[in-house]
Amino acid sequence: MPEKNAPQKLPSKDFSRSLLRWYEEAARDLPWRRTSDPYAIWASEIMLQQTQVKTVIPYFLRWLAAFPNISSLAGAPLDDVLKMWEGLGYYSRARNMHKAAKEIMDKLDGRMPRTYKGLLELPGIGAYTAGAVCSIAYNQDVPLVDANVKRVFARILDMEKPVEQTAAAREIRGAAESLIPSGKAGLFNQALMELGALVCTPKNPDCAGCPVSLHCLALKEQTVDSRPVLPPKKKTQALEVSAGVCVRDGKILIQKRLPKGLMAGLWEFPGGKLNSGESPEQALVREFAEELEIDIQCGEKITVIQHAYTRFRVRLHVFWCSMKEPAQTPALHAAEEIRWVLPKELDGLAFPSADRRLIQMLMKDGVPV
DNA sequence: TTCCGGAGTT
DNA sequence: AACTCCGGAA
Repeated sequence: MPEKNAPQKLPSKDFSRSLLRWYEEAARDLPWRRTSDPYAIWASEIMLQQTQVKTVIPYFLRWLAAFPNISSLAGAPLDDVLKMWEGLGYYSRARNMHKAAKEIMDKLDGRMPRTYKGLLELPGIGAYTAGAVCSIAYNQDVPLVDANVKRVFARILDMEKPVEQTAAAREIRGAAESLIPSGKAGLFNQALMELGALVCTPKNPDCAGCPVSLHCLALKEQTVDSRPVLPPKKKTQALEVSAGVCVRDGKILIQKRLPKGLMAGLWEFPGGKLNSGESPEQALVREFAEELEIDIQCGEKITVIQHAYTRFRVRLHVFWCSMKEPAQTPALHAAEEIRWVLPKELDGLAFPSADRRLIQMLMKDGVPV
């Protein structure tokens, strides 16, 4: 009887059997697959981060010849270690390994930690490397999720969420763990990664030659090409911005943005980004001085408007303000045009949506004379 | 030559 | 989520 509240649909046991059968034949013969020395496995996994197999092979062999064990690595001068790494890039990997080797000698009696948790404590070892050493070197039933494995499961499970999301990551880790054939985690994990590297590739996957195609939901649904789903967006940047509603004789000062760039040609309330360490009020006074060459008196805060748009999350601090010397004529530096308008005229002009929301608020609450 | 994506750690 | 920093693409 199937579990009533099974957390998800998982492939059957046959998935793992088919995968392992395929791996026996298809596995590439790589130097680090001929050893179970945790130190060598560790070194290979670190080198393989961000680096292609064919590049790593000669480095791996040289490295083991130069530093055959943890003690020799720990005892070597950092300069020699870096020299041995020369050309591999990401030199903090080498620095971290050296540091970790010294920690192992100093605090751990010269023995690699035997547990996942213990491995995580070492510099440069995260979830991936700890899982690799535990499963491949110690054959503990620990899952291993790298980019290959993520891609494989995004397709096998036909996942609609980007694999970057923590919920998706948990799901993948859960699937990877529950499919481990007891006592064979090392082979199983390597088989998953090999499948991702040789068959279930990012582009043009060889579904016809895939040993687990019968279990692949994405293949069934014909969504292989859109799995994994790409992350929703790039990283968004938080921006703190001030804007001033400058009033004179019942009219409001607005400016038209330059015809090029972001939100070109739209009208807006003058203001600008906060410099580091600056208060919203200080920024507002500075921006009016820089962009319009007028001295303002910053008044009461009207509101804070939050607005998100492509790549940015803006917090707009809005203040009432007035010119210290009402006779001043604003200069044009960051704008194409400025205008004094009655509140009711605002409706007929084009504003960015954050400013538009502010206008709605002003119309509701009224503008001081 | 610059730009952007990648894959792991923190 | 931010950071690293390389290497292939543009």
